Amino acid sequence: MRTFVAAADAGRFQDAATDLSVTQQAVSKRIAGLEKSLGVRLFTRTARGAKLTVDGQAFLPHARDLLRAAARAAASVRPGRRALRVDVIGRRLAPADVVRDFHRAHPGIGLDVVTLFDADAAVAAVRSGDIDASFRAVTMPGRQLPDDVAAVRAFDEPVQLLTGPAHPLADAGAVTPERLAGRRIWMPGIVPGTEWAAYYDDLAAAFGLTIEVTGPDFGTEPLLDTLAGSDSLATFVGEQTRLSAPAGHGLRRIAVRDPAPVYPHSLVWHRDNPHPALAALREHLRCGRFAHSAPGTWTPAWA
Amino acid sequence: MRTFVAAADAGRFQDAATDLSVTQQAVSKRIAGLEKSLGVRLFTRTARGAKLTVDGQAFLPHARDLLRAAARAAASVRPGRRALRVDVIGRRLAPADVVRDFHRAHPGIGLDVVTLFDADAAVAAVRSGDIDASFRAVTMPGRQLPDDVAAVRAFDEPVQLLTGPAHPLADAGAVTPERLAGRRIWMPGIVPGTEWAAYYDDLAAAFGLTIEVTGPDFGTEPLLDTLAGSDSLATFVGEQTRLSAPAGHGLRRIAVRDPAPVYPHSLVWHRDNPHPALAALREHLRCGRFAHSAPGTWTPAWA
DNA sequence: GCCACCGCACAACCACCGGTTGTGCGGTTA
DNA sequence: TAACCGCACAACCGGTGGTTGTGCGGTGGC
Repeated sequence: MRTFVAAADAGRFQDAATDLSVTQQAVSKRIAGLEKSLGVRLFTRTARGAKLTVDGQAFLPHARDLLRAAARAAASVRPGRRALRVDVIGRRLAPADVVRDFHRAHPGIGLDVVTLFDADAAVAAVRSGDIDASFRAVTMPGRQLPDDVAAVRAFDEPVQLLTGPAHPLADAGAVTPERLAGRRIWMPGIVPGTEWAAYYDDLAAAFGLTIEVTGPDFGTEPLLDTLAGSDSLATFVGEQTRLSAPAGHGLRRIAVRDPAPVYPHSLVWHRDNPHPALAALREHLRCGRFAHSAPGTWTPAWA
Repeated sequence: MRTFVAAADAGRFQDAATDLSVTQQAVSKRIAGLEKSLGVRLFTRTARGAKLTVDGQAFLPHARDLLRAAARAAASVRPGRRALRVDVIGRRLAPADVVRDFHRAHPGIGLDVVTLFDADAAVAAVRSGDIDASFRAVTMPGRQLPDDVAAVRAFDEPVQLLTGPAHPLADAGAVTPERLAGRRIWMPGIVPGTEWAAYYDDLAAAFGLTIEVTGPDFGTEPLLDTLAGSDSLATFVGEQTRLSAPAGHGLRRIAVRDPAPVYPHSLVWHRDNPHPALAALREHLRCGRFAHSAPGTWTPAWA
């Protein structure tokens, strides 16, 4: 591809060869090979050089696109000046939407989204410079952030109840946390010690809920299946969380109000990170349309 | 790249190897080579397979982009279902703007822009299927379109006068064609027999202008230089034509009115071409914002 | 807790890809 | 008409990239 673009720009295989520091014969063989693999002629050979055919003209911008993509790919892992690398807890959860929104607002800023194993790995990666920022609720109790790591409350996401169609609350427009006392809230896969566990522990304690974290996590699909077929099980889910096929299961999302529990997503970054896009991201969060904690909402005391 | 994406998707080099019909050792060597050339580790090897590192996660979408670009490039020259291929007479002239505008209106439609040697080559390419459409003024006298080729008047582009700052008309807001009688209109590079020659011949005859087509064509740069330094030379230029550096030369564009000569760009295509995007392009031209001939404009009788 | 198994890496080997030099041919130019 | 320019073909050869064979470490069953 590089040889093709060079030859198209130079107009002569000879000049392209000197540009690429190879012989003219090598360029000729490369172009011939490319033409053979594509099945079309890309150049018309003349006595004064080589001119693009119609196919070659159509191919050229795509070849340039490919070289640009290759350059971007190489730059994405080059230490030093590279795209902003942000860790989100899951591609279908609210932080991913925030990053998408940021990308729409600043299309020119290169952005790479990754997902680390847990909050500890995220903080370590932020400290080491492997990533530039992370959306993790690292404000949970017992966790002390290192001095060189900063965190701000980024945005609050309301928590909703998810039930099957046969659940007693399925047709309730909204419920209060108190009405959930005594009901079975089932949240398999919550790993003890993580920020999620701390949040739901506090939520349960505050309103007298009983949250079952028992049972192995078989993934979201079986969870939703079980939920859809049960008349007593319910689970909590973030308002912006996209489920795989909510309509197919007949699942219901029920708002929780008075007070509305919100999950405090926060942004973590390294104080010394000079990446200009990091400042833009923080500014975007500060001025964005994302709801911050308001009257009538509930968050854990440590938030 | 393909191996990297396959390994990332499969989560195991072994499975990726079977997908690619090579041995596990080959995949291992390919990944190792890619990692060496990039200078970073892309996978963490575990006993149960290989998981992406942070760098690998960041690299993956770029690798997918690259493969998509490669697929698009290959498709651009594959006979059969491919992007709409349109011939424009020059990337800086009005037809190119029309194509750009069409692309903005229909971002999903693949589009390849090429420039053929002359109108004859364009018609031949349209007949052979090498291109799907061409913006050429093939309505000139003496040229008979084949039966299987259709053409419509696509849009009219006003013709302007281009002069240096010392020209007597430099500060005129607009001129009539009659006022140009006797002045030197210099248009080198107009090849006799082409549609441009026919147009300006008719224009000269209609208003008694004297158009000099003498002199070799050294390209637009020397033309603009000569024009900028002359107090008697002027040339015609399309209203939408982008010049290389008009401000740097102090050149003036002067509208021509009462009547305003307009150049009749037309679209040529093959009657049997079933490409759906071709219909979209024709519809775009029919309903677009491009001025068609209006009262007070002049076109050749054959237009 | 031991052992079998699974998956990746390293070593040796080899075919072929892709580079080089040398040469021929067609077309343009003086 | 002859010299020149630029690309293609031929022969040659080194290195890349594939294969088979094997070792090693971590996981999971019994």
